[in-house]
Amino acid sequence: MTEHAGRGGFCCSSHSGTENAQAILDLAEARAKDRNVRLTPVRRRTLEILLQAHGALGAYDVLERLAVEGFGTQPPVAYRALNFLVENGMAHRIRRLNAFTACAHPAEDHRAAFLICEACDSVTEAAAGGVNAALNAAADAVGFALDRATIEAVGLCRACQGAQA
Amino acid sequence: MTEHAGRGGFCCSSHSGTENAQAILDLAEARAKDRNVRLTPVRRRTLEILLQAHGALGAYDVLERLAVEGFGTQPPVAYRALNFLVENGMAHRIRRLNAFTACAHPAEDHRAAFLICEACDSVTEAAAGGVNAALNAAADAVGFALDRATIEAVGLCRACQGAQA
DNA sequence: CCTTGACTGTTATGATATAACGTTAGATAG
DNA sequence: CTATCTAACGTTATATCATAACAGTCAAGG
Repeated sequence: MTEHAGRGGFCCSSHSGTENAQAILDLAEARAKDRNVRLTPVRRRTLEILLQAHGALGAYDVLERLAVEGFGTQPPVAYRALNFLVENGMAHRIRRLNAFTACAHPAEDHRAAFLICEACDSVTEAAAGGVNAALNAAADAVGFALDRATIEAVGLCRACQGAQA
Repeated sequence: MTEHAGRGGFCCSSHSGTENAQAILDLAEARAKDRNVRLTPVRRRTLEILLQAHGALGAYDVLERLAVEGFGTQPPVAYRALNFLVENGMAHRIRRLNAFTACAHPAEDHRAAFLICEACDSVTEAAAGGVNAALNAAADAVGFALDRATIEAVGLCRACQGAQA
């Protein structure tokens, strides 16, 4: 993985590119104010980069872009900004890809599920209400106090199913 | 993470240590025969190590033990054995911990959910039937062909809830 | 002004994972 | 039984992902 413009060429879902980007940034801004945290330039720019990427980006991909724009050049710069975004519900970490993606629905304080396409690496954020309910039930059954969860599904997105020859 | 004997001191669940280990190994053996794959010495020993560990182990932890016993000393040795076990349903990869754990119920061709305790790092394999049903529904809703999923919940196991002072 | 605390950037290093290649050993065809 | 083929093993080397620790910056409040 030495040169790629991001994992996820297509996006099968709702947050298609730049059109919603401004709205999401505004929501992030508002949320920051609510929570009394600061959406500083690096953090904001990092979120923009994720929004533009339109797919999951590795921390080093983000870093590369930040560096070009005059922000810091070393890994912690990217990791700190990304962790901030994740902690504040503005982005998600996709562990299977060692990557990050902007949250498509920052308004809801949801627990999301991700659908990762094996063919094109696109990541779709899916409604996870039912999944979380079921998970809560399973946790309750064994007396586990659930805090948060990572739900990542792997398969083929609609677009790539057609392309399967 | 330079010296530890494994992540997961306690185990809140069913596969408590060595008692079931033999049964699980037997199942693995049978499964290997079924699938026409070979449970070679390294692979078998790797599974035993996971079973003994009674919690998730990192690849390098496994490697260390294999090396001591005269198997290879380099990372691919561990990764290959672990990947084999995962691919054949004999172990699971816990991405949040960058670790692996023996499958507690190798007979069923299930998709498992994991409950990871933040306090003691124990990993419990939970029944995930309902969760998977819900996930399938969510995937269907957007036309995503789901192959497999990673479901990892973070919280406090029953034992550690009491210990919260 | 001066302290304080959050933020940024850096150096350095740690931790996880895989590519590529030669060798070994188990299976199979002759 | 032997030649051959392939899966598996072990190695070297390197890629990739992530964090610890510390120094400089800057805005807010005393």
